[in-house]
Amino acid sequence: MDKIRIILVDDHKIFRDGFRMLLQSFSFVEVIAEASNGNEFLDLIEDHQADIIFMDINMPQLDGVEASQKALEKYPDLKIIALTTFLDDDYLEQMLMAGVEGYMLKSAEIEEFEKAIVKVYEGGNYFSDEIVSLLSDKLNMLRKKRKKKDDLPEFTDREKEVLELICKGYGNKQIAEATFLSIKTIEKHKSSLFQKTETYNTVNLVIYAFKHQIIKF
Amino acid sequence: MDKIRIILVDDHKIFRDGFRMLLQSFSFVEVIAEASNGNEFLDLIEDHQADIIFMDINMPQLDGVEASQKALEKYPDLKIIALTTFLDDDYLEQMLMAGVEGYMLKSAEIEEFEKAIVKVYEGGNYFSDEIVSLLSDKLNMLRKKRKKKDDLPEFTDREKEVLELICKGYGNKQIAEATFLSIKTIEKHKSSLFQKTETYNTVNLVIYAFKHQIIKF
DNA sequence: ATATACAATGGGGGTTTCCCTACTTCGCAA
DNA sequence: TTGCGAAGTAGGGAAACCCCCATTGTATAT
Repeated sequence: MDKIRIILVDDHKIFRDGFRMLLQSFSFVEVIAEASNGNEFLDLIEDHQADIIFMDINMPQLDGVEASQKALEKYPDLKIIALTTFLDDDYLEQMLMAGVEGYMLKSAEIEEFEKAIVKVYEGGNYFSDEIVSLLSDKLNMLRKKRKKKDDLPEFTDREKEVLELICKGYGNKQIAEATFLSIKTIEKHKSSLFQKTETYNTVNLVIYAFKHQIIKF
Repeated sequence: MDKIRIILVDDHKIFRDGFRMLLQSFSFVEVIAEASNGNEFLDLIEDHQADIIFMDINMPQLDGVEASQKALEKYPDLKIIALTTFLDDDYLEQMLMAGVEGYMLKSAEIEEFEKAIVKVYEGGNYFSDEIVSLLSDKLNMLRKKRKKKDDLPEFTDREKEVLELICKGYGNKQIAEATFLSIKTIEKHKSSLFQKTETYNTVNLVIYAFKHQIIKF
């Protein structure tokens, strides 16, 4: 059986050495290359066909986020597992959006790495428990923020209807035609919306609606 | 040591019976009540002080999503672990946004339930691996969608500047003042933006910008 | 039963803002 | 040097916005 080919990207040689040893204690993996920053890595992947990349996030020159983005743009099938020393949640979202297949703490147990490699190699994902907790905390934060902002004014049915059409890009005339009402009435509903939302023109109203998630994209 | 008090909410009596047996094989937990749908549950929590709720999602009358939302509105400190038979991703987001502390498959291993109870009781979160994978897949979907839409037109510096101000809710006059240009010039840049984005007025342009994520909220 | 309140509808008339067409200038590249 | 695109300007018509007003229906309070 072919070994799983792995590339390590981390700016600390000592870590790479230690991690390589650890990985090679697994009979089924082979570290085929190493890079000490994002640029080096981008050069590397031109010549090396890897199955999995272990990618540090904090690196000089080109960090893990950008390196991953660029690499995945060129080779969308690359499987990247992000590595981080501590729970730096600033990068978490960015890395996830870049499209990494895994996210782990460097301090993870040996068994965790084994599990992660197998899972990702088979097309799955792997995230450390700590990462999952962090993500869920973020979701909770979002939820609470939204709750707070939920001091939204109450709209009448007509107002909601008009607001929706506004957010579809309709002008007063078109809204009037769509609702079989007169332009004047539409104007009235709009100015009620302005008052309730403390906005003063259509553009601001639309921005308000998007920010408060009244409208779904 | 006090036992961890648990409430089960599921519309299948057989499942509740089985699950209660399973849970009570852990010496540190106690099932203090059961409900067969969301409404029953909402009545229950008025009289019972529970540490953790195991909440089924698909239920008659009032489903797990709404029940959780309502319960958490009244008692924000409730800890809810969502249970699902299969990977019905339609509800995943809703449940997470409702603010559950955990999300598991009913088919999980006994050890998983033990781990989940302890973690959640201690203020953490627990998500089955399958759930985490699903979430990550969703993120990847999002990413890919965004990539596709990236056939964005190119804007000149001025246009970008103007667009940003527009999306802050500035009118032509205010943009002119902010950029030290004449209103007429701003109008010109705007009409260029209209052409490039195939929109025909400011409102549509703003909608375009938000949809294509040119602007960050 | 009679106010009071407000959602919903619509009109007159006015000011402001938006947006299109047409024209000029400037810089840069073929 | 000529052509092209970015940047800037002008005038005029269309749309948006505002204030005042009036009518109808449906609640809720007195």
